[in-house]
Amino acid sequence: MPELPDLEVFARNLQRRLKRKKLLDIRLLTDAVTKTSQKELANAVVGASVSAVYREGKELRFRFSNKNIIGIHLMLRGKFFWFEDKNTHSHTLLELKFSAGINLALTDYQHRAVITLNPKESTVPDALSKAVNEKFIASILQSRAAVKNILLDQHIIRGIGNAYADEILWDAAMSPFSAANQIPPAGAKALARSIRKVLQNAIKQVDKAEKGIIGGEIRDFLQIHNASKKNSPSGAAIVKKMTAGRPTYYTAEQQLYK
DNA sequence: AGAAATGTTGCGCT
DNA sequence: AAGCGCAACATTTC
Repeated sequence: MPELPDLEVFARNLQRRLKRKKLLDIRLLTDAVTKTSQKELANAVVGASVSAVYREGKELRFRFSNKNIIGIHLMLRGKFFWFEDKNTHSHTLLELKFSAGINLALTDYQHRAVITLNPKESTVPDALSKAVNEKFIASILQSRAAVKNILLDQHIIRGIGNAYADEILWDAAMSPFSAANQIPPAGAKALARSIRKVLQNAIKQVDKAEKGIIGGEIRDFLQIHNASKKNSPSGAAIVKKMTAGRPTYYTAEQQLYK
């Protein structure tokens, strides 16, 4: 599943091909997760052209010239594919046909990807927004929850997933299991810095790895959350711990605040 | 071949 | 009683 950096690059690549293209047809397959009907969707966007494709948290948004927006959350297994005349991709949930013969399919074999017409604005800051500064981070560390769980909670800060939470916490030299309210001010500062640094760098890496990418995920360059690596860049052994069915990778270089 | 992985929701346990 | 783990979703990928 793609995380924030992948999604950010997908949005840029989708926008590059779709901007100013007119939507000719939209087809919503019956097993798609949505509160919107095929008819409502078509009424809202067919005939309009794409004004922007962008990312908000882990959701991609297609904004049209008439201000209507289609939000797509890929969840675990959602994927985009370009197709020509005929869409041959299995588990298709949504088909979008644009001018100039450009067509886009959304697939998800788990049928969990969520399609939303005009998603409502959120007050929760995106991980890469300016609002995520030292002060904001300090303010969300006011509980005894493990710091990793706070980073992952989309109601607190949007966009960080399991893999990048591990990368960020290693970069900030802080154990994922630290009690948030035991982290000193310097830790909050380090965390704010690492969030930006790790995610921005990953966006560059993903973009470089595959030009025009709109699906899948690129994770070979991850330094800690990476099953093929035994040691951190500075040589410490990487430990893998399963919790809630998901792996956390970390090293003894990371300070545990308890 | 069998395990691992990925996000979210909602539930039950402590 | 806040915070955690777990199950479910279901197929692909290693």
